[in-house]
Amino acid sequence: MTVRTRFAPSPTGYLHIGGARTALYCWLEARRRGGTFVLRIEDTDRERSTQEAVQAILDGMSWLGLVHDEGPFYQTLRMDRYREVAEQLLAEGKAYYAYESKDEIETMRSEAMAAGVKPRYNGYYRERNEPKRDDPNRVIRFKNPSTGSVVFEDKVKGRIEWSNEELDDLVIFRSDGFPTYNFAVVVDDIDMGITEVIRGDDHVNNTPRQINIYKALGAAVPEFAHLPMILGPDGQKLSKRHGAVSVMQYRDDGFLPHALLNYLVRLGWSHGDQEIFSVEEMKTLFDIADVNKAASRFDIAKLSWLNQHYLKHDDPLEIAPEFEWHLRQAGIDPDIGPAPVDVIVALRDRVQTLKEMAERARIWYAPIAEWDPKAIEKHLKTDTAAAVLNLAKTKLAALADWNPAAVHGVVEQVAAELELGMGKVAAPLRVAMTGTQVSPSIEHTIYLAGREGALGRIDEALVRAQG
RNA sequence: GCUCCCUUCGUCUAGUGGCCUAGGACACCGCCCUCUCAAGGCGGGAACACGAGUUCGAGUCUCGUAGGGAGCACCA
Repeated sequence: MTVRTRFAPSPTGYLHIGGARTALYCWLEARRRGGTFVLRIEDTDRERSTQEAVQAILDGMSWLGLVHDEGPFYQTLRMDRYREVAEQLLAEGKAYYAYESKDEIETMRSEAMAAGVKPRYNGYYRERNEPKRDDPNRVIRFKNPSTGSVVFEDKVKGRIEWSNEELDDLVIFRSDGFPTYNFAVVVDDIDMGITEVIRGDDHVNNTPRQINIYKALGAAVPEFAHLPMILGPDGQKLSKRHGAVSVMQYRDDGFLPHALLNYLVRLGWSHGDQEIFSVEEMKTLFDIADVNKAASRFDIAKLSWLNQHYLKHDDPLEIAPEFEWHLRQAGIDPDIGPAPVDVIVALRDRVQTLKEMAERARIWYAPIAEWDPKAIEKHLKTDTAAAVLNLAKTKLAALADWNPAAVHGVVEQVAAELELGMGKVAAPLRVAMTGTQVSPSIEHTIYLAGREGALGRIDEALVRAQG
């Protein structure tokens, strides 16, 4: 039997980090085993589901490259099917109508809590066989086995056993005529031929009752793998308080999709001491059975390190389109300055995100906005600054080819002819090019300004050197 | 309250009874390199939650304790 996994988000918000990892693991497991990855939208909660959220999830997945093979399927389009299956259960005596009001159920619940036992439905209508009648409170309940236990081998948690006495007769159809989650998932997973149910471990508690429904329906029970949670840096549940929660926020913050994928795949899973995984490697090495049981914390520092790793090692040409996107986000027009690829090469050892890179690239796409007085004082108003700037200007103007290596040659010549150390030469030029004391290597900084730009900035600096 | 789950450096993790005086990575600290800032190289501090037991031997197995989490809905 070929493997089929599914990612089944409910469209009540953006794709968050936890969901993205679940989707990644589902996708990876399907890829490694030559299976199929299905996307299903669980939108039976009409109150909270929105079309925008569906789009946000789709956008997030596509930015990460997690493409589904089938779907998206929408639960709201499958209502007839759920009804049909419920009717079948009713006909077979495996489900029944019940008529308690929500208040009555609530009372049952609080009484049970007060008595120190687990709250559960008392089964009043279970064996009554009352004929179906119209009632605003009419729901359909599943007749859960009352004895024995449910045992399953969770691929990450291991063997889990659950006594049926802990389970009650859950509602599978609400009084408003909609199926409940626990029922709809089972019907869907059966119909869609899902063989591996990979989801967050907040669902372990639902699994035993779902397994009972599978059995009542005479369907094969799939394999289950429950993923531990991803916590915030403080060990608390991930929330808006921790900054970026939406996957797309990470794009805005300047992360590469591959870096996020690499970070996520290692969060709860490992392959020996390996830290860096190409997507191809993930596809062959990832195994859901190797996932850890314990929750893990989200660490932005490590993600940043990975991001810089890819910034440094990926082909700049591949990064360029994403970088240009960030330049535009920062209000910079990539067409009126140096080639973005050249900027990437100059800055990738110095920043951790594309957002930072775009910010620092600004000096080559627009005039210097602000001159640091300290920089002028320290490096322009010196005995040698003017001589350095003048000589550099002459030599740069005469340069045959404008490239970093040639510019570097000029800087070295200036140092030699004036008998100065590199520090004395680079510093005033750096201030001239950037207005600050910090920049990439001096040859790149000059090169990226372009010949005209560089000469113009030296003139400006000369004025300030005198003033 | 009840049921289930989890527990190795600050963080992510390796570890499946002897190879562990517990390894790697991020972060941190120091040194080197150096035109600034980085990057890079080298080095350092830093963990088996606790207690019993099984065993010749336990981070690894069992039980208990503590701490954390999830669920107990006509929400997914």
